Amino acid sequence: MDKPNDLMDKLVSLCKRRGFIFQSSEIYGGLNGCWDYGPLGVELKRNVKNLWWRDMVTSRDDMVGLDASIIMNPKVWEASGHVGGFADPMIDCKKCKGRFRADQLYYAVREGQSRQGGSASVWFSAIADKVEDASAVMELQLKKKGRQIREWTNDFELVRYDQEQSEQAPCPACDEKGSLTVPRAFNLMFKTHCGAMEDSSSVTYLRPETAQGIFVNFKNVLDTQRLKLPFGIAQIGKAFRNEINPRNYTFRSREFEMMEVEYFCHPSQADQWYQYWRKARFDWYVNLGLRSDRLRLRDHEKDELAHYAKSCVDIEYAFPFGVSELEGVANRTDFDLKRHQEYSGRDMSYYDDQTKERFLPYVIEPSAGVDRSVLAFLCEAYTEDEAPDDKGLPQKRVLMRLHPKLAPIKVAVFPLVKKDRMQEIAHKIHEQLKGRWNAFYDEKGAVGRRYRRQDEAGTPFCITVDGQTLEDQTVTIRDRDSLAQDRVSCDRIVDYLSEHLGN
RNA sequence: GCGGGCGUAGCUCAAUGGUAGAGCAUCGGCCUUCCAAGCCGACUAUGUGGGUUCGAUUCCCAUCGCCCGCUCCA
Repeated sequence: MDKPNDLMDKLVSLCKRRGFIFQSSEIYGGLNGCWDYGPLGVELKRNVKNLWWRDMVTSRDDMVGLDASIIMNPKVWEASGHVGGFADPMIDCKKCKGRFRADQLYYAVREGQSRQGGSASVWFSAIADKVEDASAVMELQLKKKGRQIREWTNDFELVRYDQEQSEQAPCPACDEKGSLTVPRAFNLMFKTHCGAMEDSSSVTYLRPETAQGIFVNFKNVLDTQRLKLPFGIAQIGKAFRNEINPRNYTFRSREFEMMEVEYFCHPSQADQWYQYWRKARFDWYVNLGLRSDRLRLRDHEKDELAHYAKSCVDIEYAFPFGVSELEGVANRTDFDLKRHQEYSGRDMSYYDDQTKERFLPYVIEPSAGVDRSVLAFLCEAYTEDEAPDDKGLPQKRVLMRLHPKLAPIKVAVFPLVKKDRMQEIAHKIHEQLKGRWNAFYDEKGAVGRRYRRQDEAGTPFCITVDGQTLEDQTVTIRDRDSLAQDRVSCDRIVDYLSEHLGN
């Protein structure tokens, strides 16, 4: 059995070798957290998105699509809570999950005597805008602690937060010692400027999630599409987060693509739709080939929930580098619509003319990472087995066992050798197929080598024109996974593929 | 962000303070009637920028990138 990282190394190597995924700007040394999809990768990724769109939008009556701009009015991100509280260097408490601005955190230490007579030093910390305020807060703390500590021998000196002292300093909220993290600039949004002037009035952001584009268009969609609750708005698009630490190949990238649904419903029905979507989304992955024993649903603990969510579940996949999130399904309540109503002054409510009720809908959000799905499908597909060589001896074979619906190339067409009109017939078959499927033609080198190349690309079927074709108009169709070959009449090829590719 | 490791051809890996080598892959040719065959030939590399040195791929510094651990993921 491979060690996990061996598997990732092999996958990364294959993805580069065959043209699935390249490092962004590679000739300039790359760019951390950014990746390019090559000729095979772009087909795979597009298949993932098209299947999602078909399953979530066009095959349903209760869903419509949207494509909002990436750069939006900066007020959107104030309303959503993405700017404001998160713009400054922040310190977290690992115990109570409190979060504090580093420039508002003050420390002091005092030496004293314990009741047993030994010396004692006690740290204080406080959150305050000004030193004087911090001092007052600490005096209050001192009175409390004075019950345990008898006598103080020196005045304390207030200092601003200093990283070297953070190990001894207590959390200003829960008083736990050494639980504070180092300060981090918490705003992960990419900042840019709209227009020629780069002043503060022109600051804009690249969206860190696609969801807000849907919320701010809620009324537009509602007014133009004659929709009734419950209904959903779906969007696929790029989002950007200036991650501190991109890791694990394409898993955590700074530029990435999301597939999101915001499903609007009556507040009383939110729980049942939440249950519906967590199952629907889990099954979607299973149906495209992810093994259910490598997938799991993990409910968020209360203290783990984001500020906007009432409940949230992660759909996680067991990647070689660890179990990690593919998608989150959250009950966002009416948080977003309420906030946008408040910040924009526009009415965001829905009027039900059956019940004569006016209310803000609740929102269930299945939010999936396209790149993460693609990576999961790639990890799942990577397989090593043995296949015989031309002498019948077993040789190691690498294949990508991608679901036929996901495979970048659906079928490859080969003449067995470059002789006796085989190329001509193979070309004709290729011409006939390529309008309908992504089909690939190859005549170079030994046929065994061509088969193995397609195995690494994940191509489910290879059609070979051989000597018998000339006599009875049949070809062989080879199955990627079983290596079995069916002999099929030329005029049955399309039917055969339709049946086996499932579309 | 912190600590550690690493960076040589498309891939996997050698070697060296003084000419950088192999296997596989790729391309061309010959041959080939079903699973990485053979023969001939060809292309291709010391991440980037500085420094030390007569000379640096090798030593030093910086930077970029990758991997591992911690941290983090609103």
